[in-house]
Amino acid sequence: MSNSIRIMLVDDHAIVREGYRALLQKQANFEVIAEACDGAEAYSLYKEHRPDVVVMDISLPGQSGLKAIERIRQFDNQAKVLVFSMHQNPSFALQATRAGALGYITKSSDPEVLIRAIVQISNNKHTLSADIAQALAMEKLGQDQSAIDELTVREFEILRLLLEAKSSQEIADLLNISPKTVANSHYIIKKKLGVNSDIELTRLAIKMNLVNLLELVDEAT
Amino acid sequence: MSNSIRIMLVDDHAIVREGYRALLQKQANFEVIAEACDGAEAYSLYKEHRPDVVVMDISLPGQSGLKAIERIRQFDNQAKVLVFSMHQNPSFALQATRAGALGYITKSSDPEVLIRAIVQISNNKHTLSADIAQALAMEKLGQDQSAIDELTVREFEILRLLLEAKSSQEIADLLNISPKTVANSHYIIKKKLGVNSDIELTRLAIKMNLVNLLELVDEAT
DNA sequence: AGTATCATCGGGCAAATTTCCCGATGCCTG
DNA sequence: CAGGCATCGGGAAATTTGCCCGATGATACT
Repeated sequence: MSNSIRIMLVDDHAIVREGYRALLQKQANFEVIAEACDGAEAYSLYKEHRPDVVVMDISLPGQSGLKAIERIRQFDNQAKVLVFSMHQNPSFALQATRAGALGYITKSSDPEVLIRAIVQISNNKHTLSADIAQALAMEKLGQDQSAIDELTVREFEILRLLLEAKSSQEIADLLNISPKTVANSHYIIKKKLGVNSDIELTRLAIKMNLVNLLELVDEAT
Repeated sequence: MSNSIRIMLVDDHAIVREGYRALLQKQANFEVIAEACDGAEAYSLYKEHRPDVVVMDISLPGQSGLKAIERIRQFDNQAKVLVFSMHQNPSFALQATRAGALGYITKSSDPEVLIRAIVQISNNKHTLSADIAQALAMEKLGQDQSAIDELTVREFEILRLLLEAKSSQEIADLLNISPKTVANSHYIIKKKLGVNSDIELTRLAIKMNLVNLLELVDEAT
């Protein structure tokens, strides 16, 4: 345990990587031995260098961050990965730990938190930054995706149509009901899902995969 | 012109800032004399230190970076601001230059690009990173995105906040204007973009890449 | 200097929508 | 058949939207 900690950095932004490296190198017992800019490179460099700790941003182009963790862990189930992400959402932390990460801290954390986290991780200890830990705890209490299941069939149907940016009148015509009923349902849906605006509603729907993003991106409107 | 370039960094992520600083300090003639984590701090520190160049991430929490640029430029119309953003969308670059930034480069750029850009900026030369320059050129040809560019700086700023599902009141507080003005802008934005509802607005914004989907999947609350 | 233009800010106010409550109906299911 | 729920929509107050307006200040043009 007295030797220096050999670190691999994974981040798609060269400048950011460069910055961390400078920061970490200042630490006497840290040694950055490799850098990767995407998941594939991370995997092959891991095999080549066997770093003690991998510090990884999971928002890599191509979504490959989480998958990279899985592949690395599959190759070496002792691999110690610290996810270092800008996302404050605990579900990212959840996904990351599911994929096999030992720790998750946000970029908003103080530099010392990162330093400490790396030491922790190298000793095989779990690490979450305070904000994430709190958010996760909150989520345990609060309701999650299952809110969708509170919707009745009809409400769900109306929600789908609303998300296609159809007007109350159009939906009413489609379903042979009064626009007033559509408006009422619209209200009930927002209430059940706990959102205050249609923008929030749309974002939530995207989160819950109710909207096909590919379809959305190249539609005529 | 032979003296060192005095730089102020603005970024809400402490670790990232720390990293840049380490990186820039390695440059013999660079000197990081101040750091700010939000727009308000950026403004007051600018007045205090009068740096030669401001390197700023515009995706700051709350009071956006764009407004900070405007305020700084109003205080000192010779202020040299380099925007350093993760957004590859040229609309962001356009809005930034409208707000008074001299340059715009993305975080995906090589470290040397940042270094060179800072030197360029300090000599009062415009600077765009290659990817943005190309995207902007493309946009000149295609008409597609042009609707967004009809928006004024302020409108764009408000749109950004609206898309984060903030209420009129929250935005008003953030920008120190009346909720009524926010509501009016909201209306004008929808009109300029030719949409009839907030759901349509959100979809359009996603199409135009104004919403970072990864971030969206995340998002506290 | 003088004028036109434009961005920003917000008041006013009618029209529309949202929010919430309600009752009516039909359909299951115990 | 009684009680529970899903569906449908009316009513009415509260709020928002849609569109108008004028005021201000900065910029550009002449």
